[in-house]
Amino acid sequence: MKNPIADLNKIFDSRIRLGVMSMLVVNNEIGFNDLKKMLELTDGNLASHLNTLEQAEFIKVHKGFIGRKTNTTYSITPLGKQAFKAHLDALEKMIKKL
Amino acid sequence: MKNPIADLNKIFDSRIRLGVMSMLVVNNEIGFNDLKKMLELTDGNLASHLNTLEQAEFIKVHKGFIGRKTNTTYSITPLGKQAFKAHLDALEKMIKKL
DNA sequence: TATTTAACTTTGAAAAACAAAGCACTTTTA
DNA sequence: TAAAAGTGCTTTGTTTTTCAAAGTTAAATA
Repeated sequence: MKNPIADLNKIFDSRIRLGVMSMLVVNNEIGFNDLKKMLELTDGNLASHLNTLEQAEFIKVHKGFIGRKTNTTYSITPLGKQAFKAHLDALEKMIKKL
Repeated sequence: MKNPIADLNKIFDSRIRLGVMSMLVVNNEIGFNDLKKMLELTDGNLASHLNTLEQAEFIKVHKGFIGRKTNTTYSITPLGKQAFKAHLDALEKMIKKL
């Protein structure tokens, strides 16, 4: 038998980052405010988790405008998609014995 | 849409506690040392996570002997089984849209 | 002009994770 | 028989992570 948790990605230990990724897998672009409302977070908290995901190059930011008002949206990268899938596979393998 | 992470159990945010539970779901009794080796943890770290799970009444301790040598094992409780299952269901629901 | 909204950054506090050491006891080994 | 090693912790202290709150810049709205 081998260590069942070794293949889990540390970045996805956080429920919030997990939530962000799960939303971005199905919506190819989501705004900062939508994420904030959906996950019920403060600005700072969300921003810092998004930053962690961005550092890992799992998500990408798009700074745009609606009229002349700033509008920031996020999308998942190919690397992010792959890492998230690998994490889910590891999770599944861990519990499939059930 | 509703908050996708609201139904995740905070206790299972930890990869280690997740690993312990996943092992206890399939083996109805596991020793301290087996858990330690399998999850590659220090004594103190494992003991404290086991303590968290015990406080939540998700696992139960059995202090016994092998011959006259102490032997401590752990097993999952019905409550633990239920909570773990609920967590997995929440996880699945979160990512099933995929 | 004053307030509000967007999307942060910074600050600081609280919580969690973790390794290392200590401990009481027993068994094994030299 | 003395020393070493194993079991299963607890304690201590450090590092890491998480978060909320406040501050910020710029634009929109009342």
